[in-house]
Formats: sequence, structure tokens, C-alpha cells
Amino acid sequence: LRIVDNDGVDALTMRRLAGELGVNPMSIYHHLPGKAAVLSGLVEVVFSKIPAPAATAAPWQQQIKRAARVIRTGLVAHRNLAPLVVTDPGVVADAQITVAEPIYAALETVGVSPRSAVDAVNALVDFVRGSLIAEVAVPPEGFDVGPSLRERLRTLPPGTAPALARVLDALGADGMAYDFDAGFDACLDLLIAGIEAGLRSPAPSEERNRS
Amino acid sequence: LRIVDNDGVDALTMRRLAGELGVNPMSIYHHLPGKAAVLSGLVEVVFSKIPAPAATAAPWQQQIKRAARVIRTGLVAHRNLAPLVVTDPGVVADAQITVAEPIYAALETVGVSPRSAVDAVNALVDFVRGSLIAEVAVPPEGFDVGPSLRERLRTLPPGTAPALARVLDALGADGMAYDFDAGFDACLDLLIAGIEAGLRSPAPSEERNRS
DNA sequence: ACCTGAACACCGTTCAAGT
DNA sequence: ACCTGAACACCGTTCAAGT
Repeated sequence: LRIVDNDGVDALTMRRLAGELGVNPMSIYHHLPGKAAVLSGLVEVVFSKIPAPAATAAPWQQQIKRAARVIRTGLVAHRNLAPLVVTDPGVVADAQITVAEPIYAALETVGVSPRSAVDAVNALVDFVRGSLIAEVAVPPEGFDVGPSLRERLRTLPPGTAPALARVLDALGADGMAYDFDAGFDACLDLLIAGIEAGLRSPAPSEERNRS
Repeated sequence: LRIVDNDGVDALTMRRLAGELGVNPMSIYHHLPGKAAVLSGLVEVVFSKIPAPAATAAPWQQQIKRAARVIRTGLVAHRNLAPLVVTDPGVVADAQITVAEPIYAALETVGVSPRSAVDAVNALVDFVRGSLIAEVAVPPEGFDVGPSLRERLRTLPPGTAPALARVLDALGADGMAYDFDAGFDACLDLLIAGIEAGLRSPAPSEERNRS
């Protein structure tokens, strides 16, 4: 995991790993079936290190935000592995249970219908997944970050994205750096507002299958 | 692209590609700098094939849904490449402009504040990203799909996910298969409801930086 | 039961040599 | 300018042989 954190997933080589462990490269095969097992082991370690948020008496909105933030911080801590974690079929399946449970519990306290709860959890979990990918896709520290959104937009033929251009203009010069934490929170608030709206006007019950 | 679609990303090898093209493996290096260029080229092809939804007079909610669905169907068409597309730094950056523009345009027509528009677009795009990853992570056709959520839950020590268990119970036996299309749409509705809620009660203006 | 070294079958890529 | 073949430096993994 240290190798991956420092030098990326590609740097994790059976020979390198063995060297770092001070053993013969082939010895690893007596404990694990292959490299895939090494990687999925790392993925599972990182995923399972995500702590379950302590149950509190806080309002359900805060419980949900807390659960989402815990996932996010747990995975950005190993940003080189994050794409694998978030993509791993086993993790995707387990996420429906482990990380979703606190959210289900919070929604239950306000009487969200089962179907709506599933939708809300999926929306939340998928958003967290997607925002994580976006976050780890940009080079480490805003440092050496490619041309900013504003500059890239300027190089395109004018009129390509007029609405975006107007938004950037309106935001003014203070909108130079993106704060992932604040953006993440704002999106969470939006999702939660959507759930609240569903509470006030119960969902139209269409025919749908779920598992 | 055909190789990747049929046999996965790992099957795309310089030698294989050259063979399929009927040329010498090394000839490729006279047209492209290396394998990374081949892959990012494919990623860019798939991404740029996403059509811009035609501007209509439909209500903004429908315009947003249409934009999101177009992205999704464009990427599930090449599910083997989807994780790379959605992870590619260049695509992540371009997505803020290309695929976001129709959404900005739709939000503009109802006077969403610039800051809220950025948040809404991020929430939408990140959700689409995340749901795509979740969808392509499960084996192809619900066929040979691992143990269902219900069965996996049963193998865990009881009491692990009580709230989820109650939700599944309430959904009953009809909830055996998950319909990605319907789930996607339901989540979109939730996000849009969140945006609508923001329209009714304008966002608290905190201090934040954006780009 | 665990470890080892050598070898195999691949891979991306370099490079000198061809036309 | 474009292509070629051979070679290099890696990789994951197999396997017979050691203890």
C-alpha cells in the first residue's frame, strides 16, 4: 500500500513488492494466488478501513452528510488506489450494504418510503463515487494543474459554451481555485434537498423492479 | 475500439492491434507516440461521440434529464472503456465544458444563481460518472451476476445492516432485479428536485472559491 | 510445508538498418 | 519519409528442484 501511495498502481510489481518485503519474488505465490489478489487485497483493506459513523441523535441530514464525508476522506487518503477501489466489483457490491447502511438508517427515521430510500442511497453513493473520481483525476495539489477552466474555455472557438462562459463571468475573479471540500458539501446539500422534496410530495409510484 | 469492446482493455496490445490492422507492430510508432496515445485516443473518440442534445423548448427539467441520459447511453455503449473514459483527466476536464454546457443553458433559463449552477452541474455530472462506474462494474447482463443483494445480506451476521434489511423486506419479492434505467431516472428526479428546492429558497451565500 | 532459481511467454519500446 | 526485423528491458507466472 505504501508503494501504491507513493509511486502509483503501476509501480506495484511482484518483484518490487518482494524486494520491499525482503523476500524472493516467487515466495508471494505461496501466500496469494497472484497479482490480482494482491491488488484486490489492497482495495479491500482501504475500503474496509472506512469507519462506520457513530450513531448520533443528530438530524438525519447531518447523519447523511457525515456518512458521505467519511467515505470521501477514507478514499482520498489513498488517491492512487481510489479509482480501483471505486471500480472494484466486489467493493461496488459491498458498498450497497456497508456504507449504505447508515444512510438507510438515517432515512428510516423520517419515514422515507423503501423505494425512495433505495433511490436516495444510490444517488448519494453514486455521487460520492463520481466526485471522488473527478477529484483524484486532477493532478495532486492544484499544483502544476493544467490550464484552468477559464483559460481552456478561452482557447475554444467563442460560442462553444456560452452559458458556462456567462456563469464564469458572473462568478468573477474570485472563482480561480476550486475547493473540493466546499463543492462536495454543496452537492450533498443539493441531494439532501432533493430527498426532502420527496418527503413533502411522495414519489409517483410507477412500476419498477429493484433488488 | 472493436478489440476493447469485444475482449476488454487488457486485450488491446500493440502487437494485437497491429495484427488486426495488418501492419507491422512497430509501424504504429510512426503515427502515434506510444500505447498511452492509442488508449487516450480511443477515450477521446468515445467521449467526443456523445452528441450534444438538440436545444428544445422542453421544460428545463427535461432538458437536464435528456443531457444526462445522452451521456450515459454514449458511455454504456462501450462499457469496457467506460472506466477509462470516466477516469481520464482530459475527459474529466473537458466534461466541465462540453457535456456541462447544455445543463448550464437549461439552468440559466430559470435563473439559477451562477454558484448554484456550478454546484448543480457538478452534482449531476458526478452522479452520472458514479452511476456509470457502478453499472459497468457488475458483470454484463445480470447474467452470471453474483449473489443478489438479498442473498449476500443473508450470509452476513444478522444485525449487520438492519435498516437495509427492513427496506428489502418492505420491497418484497418483486425487488429481485435492478433496472438501471429506472434507477438512473429516479436519481435524476431526485437531483432535479434538489435544484428546484434551491430555486424556492436561494442558497445561503457562504464564502467559497470556485474556478 | 515453504522457499528458491531458472526459465517461459508475454509486454512496450528502442534502434540500426533497410527502401 | 516511412517501414522493418531484431533486440532490450521489463513483466506475471510456471515449474522442477531444493530444505
